[in-house]
Amino acid sequence: MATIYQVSELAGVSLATVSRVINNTVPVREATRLKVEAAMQELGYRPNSVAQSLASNRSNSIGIVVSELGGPFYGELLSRIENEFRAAGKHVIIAAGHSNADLERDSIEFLRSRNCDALILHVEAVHDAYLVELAESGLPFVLINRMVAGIEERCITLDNEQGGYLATEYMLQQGHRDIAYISGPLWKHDAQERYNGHQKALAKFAVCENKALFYEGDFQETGGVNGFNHLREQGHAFTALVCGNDEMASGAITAAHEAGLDIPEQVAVIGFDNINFSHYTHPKLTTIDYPVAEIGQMAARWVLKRVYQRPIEDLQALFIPQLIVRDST
Amino acid sequence: MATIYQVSELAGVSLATVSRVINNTVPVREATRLKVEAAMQELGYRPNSVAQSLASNRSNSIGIVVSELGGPFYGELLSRIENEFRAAGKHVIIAAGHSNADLERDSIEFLRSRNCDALILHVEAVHDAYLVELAESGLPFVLINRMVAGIEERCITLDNEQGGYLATEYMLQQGHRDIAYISGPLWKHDAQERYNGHQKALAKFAVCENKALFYEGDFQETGGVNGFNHLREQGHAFTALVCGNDEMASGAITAAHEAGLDIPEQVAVIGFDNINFSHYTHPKLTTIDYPVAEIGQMAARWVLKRVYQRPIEDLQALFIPQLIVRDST
DNA sequence: TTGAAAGCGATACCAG
DNA sequence: CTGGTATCGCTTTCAA
Repeated sequence: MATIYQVSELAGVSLATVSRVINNTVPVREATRLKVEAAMQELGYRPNSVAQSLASNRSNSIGIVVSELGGPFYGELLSRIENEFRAAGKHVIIAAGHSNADLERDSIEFLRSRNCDALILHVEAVHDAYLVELAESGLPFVLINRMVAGIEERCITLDNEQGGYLATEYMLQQGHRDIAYISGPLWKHDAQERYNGHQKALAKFAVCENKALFYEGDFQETGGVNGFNHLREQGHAFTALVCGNDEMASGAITAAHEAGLDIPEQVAVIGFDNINFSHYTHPKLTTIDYPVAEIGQMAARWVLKRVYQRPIEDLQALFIPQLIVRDST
Repeated sequence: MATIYQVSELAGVSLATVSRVINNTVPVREATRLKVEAAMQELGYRPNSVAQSLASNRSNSIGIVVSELGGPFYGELLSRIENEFRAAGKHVIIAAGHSNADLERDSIEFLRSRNCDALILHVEAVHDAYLVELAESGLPFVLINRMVAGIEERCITLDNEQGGYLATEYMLQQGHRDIAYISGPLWKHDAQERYNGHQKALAKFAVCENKALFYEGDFQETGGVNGFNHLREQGHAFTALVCGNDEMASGAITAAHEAGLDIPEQVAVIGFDNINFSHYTHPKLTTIDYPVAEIGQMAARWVLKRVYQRPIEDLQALFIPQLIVRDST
């Protein structure tokens, strides 16, 4: 691979000049530029990004931590982020945190040791204090789907509580009063917030929450199955079921089918997230839309603006969820 | 951030020695090592990976190109690859090729300019010749799900034809004779191979293929919907439907429901890939298992062995698909 | 507008 | 086992 030095020799200019045409930072005389470009062409020169990083103290890489690489939710998030950065000539380094505090911290350290210019974090387990410290350490990062006091300006979130509210409100408006709820793990902020929204809606409609109609799931399909069966065993009848996310709703629907129940006639079901295949279920799932693509894009833009000084205007920090009515309610 | 030089000063040793304890390459006297480690500790030293890369000519990063970042298939693939490399202290840089030749080439160039030590490619559109050239250029890479003549030793594939055969064979064994087929885009190698398998099975059972029972889809859910409707409009009755992948099978099932057909009583459906949520469908989807996790792992190990000289024994290049019977047949 | 030269923070070879 | 030093390929003052 040709080096900048060889290019400069061939073009008969100095090494510094070649650097200038590469980065087109300060003006270069047209004739010179052409000579250099011709030389680069001839040698098939491509800058060594590692050397560039070392000299400029910028790696042009952004680290991303998500809970899982798989799954429809993260897939879409990553996809959007990669797209945005790719267009800007940056690249992403991805690590999984597996919703585990140690792994999340590991991932962050790992990416940091990789000299990432910035991080985009979707972490659930690490403590707020750790994140605040991290911010103080000078590392630029944005936080997705989590609001942490003290570093609000780095948080991009969905109003999960509002989403939870919408879901249950809809059920109430449809006339349901016996509404079961399968939440995500309550130690996760979003799961708790969605559940809070549920309770708020019940209160608004003066419906008492019945603890027998609550089940704490795991945000996975099996959680929906187990939750549904558990709720049925409690003996308290319910005509509607609100789930903390689509995966669990899907599991609940499967369990309902197996119990011989009709959806939505006997039990109406609503999910949360509007993941890609929430219409694969039968019947198609009513849900709350989580604008994951927009949020991913916004996170990327945050970095572009704050870290790379790109002129970006519309930075939005709070997103509002929306009800998507399909056939399961 | 402390540099290796500061550590060497504090420890009272040479810069070279510090490097030695970091990489523990050649032996270092215990006392010296301890001094150095203490110094590193005190300064909170962490090696600058960019400088390491420049000096050692190794970036410890592996580039990956997949068609899409989202979706259950790629999610699982990436997840497994990341895991494997993470454990080895390497990191992955991911780019999307979107099944488009130009974008795929761009992605490869992009990753290459990032000085990746190796590439793992799941590319569908670029021509074989390009890949052969790429190999000749000296860039180490493995190819997933594609067999290219001339660089066989870099290919890790599933026997797609065998999978296609298995699917149709199963339908035939169940007594079906009017079997419709919805393929993926036939310009994609795997789509074509799966279809070949289908034809082989028909031939084996001496069943004539009926062109009215074939539809070329897009590997997406909508392709399944459209394909199913198209096939029905042809007027040729069929009691079984073989799909080129699970997404299309899922779409076909939805379309069948809408047409008021019972599955599997009136139409038996089988997919291909066994993606995570193929049991979200109702009824649960019978399919052909694509061992995506194993293949991802194998690709990572290939790199670990060939590029980083890790002692790895069992490199497997060809994987055999397996029939998974569920409720849709 | 261009050139010369000093780093950036490590690795690795060559002596000792 | 340890130290000195050239080197990796590029960016970035500082002068001219």
